[in-house]
Amino acid sequence: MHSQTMTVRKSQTHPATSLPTQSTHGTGETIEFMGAVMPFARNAEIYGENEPAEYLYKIVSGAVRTYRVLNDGRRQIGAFCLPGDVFGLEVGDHHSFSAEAITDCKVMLIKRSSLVSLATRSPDVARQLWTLAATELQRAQDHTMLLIKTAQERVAGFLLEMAQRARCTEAVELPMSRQDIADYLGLTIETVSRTLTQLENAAAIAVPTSRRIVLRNQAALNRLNG
Amino acid sequence: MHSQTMTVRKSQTHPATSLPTQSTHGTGETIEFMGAVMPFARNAEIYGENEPAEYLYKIVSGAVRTYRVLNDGRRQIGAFCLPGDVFGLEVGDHHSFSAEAITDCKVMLIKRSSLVSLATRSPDVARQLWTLAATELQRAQDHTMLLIKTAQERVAGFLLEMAQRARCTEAVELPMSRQDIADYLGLTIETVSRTLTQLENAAAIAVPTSRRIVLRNQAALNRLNG
DNA sequence: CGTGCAGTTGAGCAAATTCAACGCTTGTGG
DNA sequence: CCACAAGCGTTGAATTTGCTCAACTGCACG
Repeated sequence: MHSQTMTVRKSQTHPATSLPTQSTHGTGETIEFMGAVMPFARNAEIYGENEPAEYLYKIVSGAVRTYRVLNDGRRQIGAFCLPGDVFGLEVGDHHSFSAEAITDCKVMLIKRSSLVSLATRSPDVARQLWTLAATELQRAQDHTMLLIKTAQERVAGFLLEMAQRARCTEAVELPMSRQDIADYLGLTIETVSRTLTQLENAAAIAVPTSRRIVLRNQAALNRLNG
Repeated sequence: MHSQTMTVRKSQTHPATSLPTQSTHGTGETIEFMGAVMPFARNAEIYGENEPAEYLYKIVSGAVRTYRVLNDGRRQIGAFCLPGDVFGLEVGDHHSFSAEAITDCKVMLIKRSSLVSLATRSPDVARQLWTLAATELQRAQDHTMLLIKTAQERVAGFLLEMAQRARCTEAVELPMSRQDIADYLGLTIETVSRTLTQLENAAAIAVPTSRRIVLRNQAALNRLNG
């Protein structure tokens, strides 16, 4: 129940650094084309809890974790973000989570203020913004359902979720460490590790390397998922 | 780990039943005035998981629980809704939770379709809708943080949350049963009960009646909250 | 007065955590 | 190129936490 956090260096306070793929105007305008892409190194902080929420973030490549830390050091990961995912959306004007790069990654930064003002003029953008929040809500609710289950169910559920998001029923390549998984599932690294070997012994999965999990019996995993 | 569900009777498939407080037109239009109020009896189902999401619901009086049931019967309560709260908001067009009246209550029904179409014309309504989803997201995330804590922390956190929502630091009148609390916190009724007596023995709270909790030492509760 | 429901309490048990040791890989400096 | 330290993951043993099962209380309602 400790959970370490080891942010490396904050790659400066991101003023749009590269590739100004600026907004396309016209009818079909969408969130996609309003930002600048910026690279982050593995373990770099993208933003911190309580910092002003100036941007919205969309992952181009790599993976990101969002998390909160309790006052005694326990860390809860709120979401793993993969290419195409948007994160950093907030109700108020401050971030309620921190975000770090799990791997080296490229992230598109979208100015919140311009998006909001655009939304008042374009019902289409407003709808996209709403869909984003609602989808995020869905994910948070599903995450909640994970946390009431047994260790086996959580791990099985996690693997299935990852496989689904990677659109690959065969195997998953996990970008994150056991500690990250544990902090996402509300377990310890030891329990995650033990549970994976249990699933392996039960012939539900195979673990050729620690970051690669082959889903050998998806039906069994679904059964375990609760 | 059983969690009973005992829906009484579904009070018909709600076609706007009473008080047609119809929409006010003009500049300051808001979600508030677009619905009809409808009463529900204690334990009545308001809507079920997977039913089409035709309405948005705003509580006028009483309390409501939203929940999901896992295939083995475990129930997870997603939220307790109190007067002023809105629930039933969905990403897709079907409900992903069920909703039941905890106590006899009055709920305002707002047609989703009219709200959505209004949102495309009124940026103000669109913003309200977005805020609603984002606030709900916030709540779900806070709920997630509860579920990684110890039993004491969950119960303490729950009591503080309830006190805050009732805007009363003195005491809380709980509308829901121990089973509801347990299913919200991911614990058993026995653990909830035991934890309450522990907190009572520690002089953090007093429990004059089982539904009424006096917060005797809020600082201690905050300390326990993690 | 009995029945049923909600809540509490106790004893034993199962699951997950804690603490500790160990193996494997990786990267670094001599 | 090798030696060694550091990080990550796995495994084992002891402990703790919360769950299961069961009995029991208080209260409301017929």
